[in-house]
Amino acid sequence: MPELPEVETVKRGLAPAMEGARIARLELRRGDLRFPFPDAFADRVSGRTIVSLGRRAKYLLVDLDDGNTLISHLGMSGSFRIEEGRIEEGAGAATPGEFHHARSKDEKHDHVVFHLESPAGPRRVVYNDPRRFGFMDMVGRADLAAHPFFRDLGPEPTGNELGAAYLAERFRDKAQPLKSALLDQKNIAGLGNIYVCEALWRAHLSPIRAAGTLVTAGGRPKEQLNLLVASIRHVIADAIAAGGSSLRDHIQTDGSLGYFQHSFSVYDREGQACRTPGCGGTVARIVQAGRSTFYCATCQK
DNA sequence: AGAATTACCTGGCAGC
DNA sequence: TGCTGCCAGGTAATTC
Repeated sequence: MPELPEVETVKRGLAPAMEGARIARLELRRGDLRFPFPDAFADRVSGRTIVSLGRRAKYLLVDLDDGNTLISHLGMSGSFRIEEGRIEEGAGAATPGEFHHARSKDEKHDHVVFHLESPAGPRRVVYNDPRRFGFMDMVGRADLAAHPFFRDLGPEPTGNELGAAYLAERFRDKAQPLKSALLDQKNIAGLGNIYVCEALWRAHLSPIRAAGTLVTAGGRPKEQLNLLVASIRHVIADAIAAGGSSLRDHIQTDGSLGYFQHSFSVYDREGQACRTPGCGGTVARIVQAGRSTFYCATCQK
């Protein structure tokens, strides 16, 4: 479930293999993911050298040497894996049958292959996406901010642009529940279901509460809004740190949650004890806008 | 116009 | 056991 911290982790995992490498060939194994690939996509990418990798919200950005940026969104089941050269030789020799079966099942959802040339040798970076909620596009670097995917995005939760004054402006007079308001990428870019639940728990704020109640009549942020901003920043930073820590052991490019999934306080903990010290409440699951919300009604008000 | 709902996908799993 | 049906969730399209 790639939200901002997972995409950041993917970017860091891919960067050593991709930055500076030449894409000898981009192989598309189908005509679309969630959306069709852009016109002549493979031809425009093949032969280019990768200048650098970046990230905006939940989008992975691949800057190419011709001034274009390849945009990749992992949807909810997208992942990248790196295959070194000469992988076929001796691979899976102990149980060739099972190995082949496992590989072929997985390969069914290998939709895009970057065939790379680099000083370290040939590599393949493979994009796999069973549910095909992901998508790719390409745009000139200078036009990135105006691209429909990026045009309306709010600030990054890790940057200076996100502050209580900014959110007060966005939330003022809003009856919309905090859960929905934080999930809206126009307000803050990069938060998903998991980290919204976690941030609200850290701030002791109910997901049902109207966003406008965190703003004074004069349009100033209440103290609770300052706490919410701090909670968002901390939960994202902690998650990135946890994803990054697993990079020490192996290159984690699969968009999974790293070690942070063991640190959930409310997400997927329905019926379990609230972890707020002295609270004694129980984590509940409700549905908001068709999605699960986990929270503690005892300490989140 | 803005907010709420549904569509898009498939694997995994609970329940029978 | 094999089937059904539901659930996961980010974004776009559609409806309200």
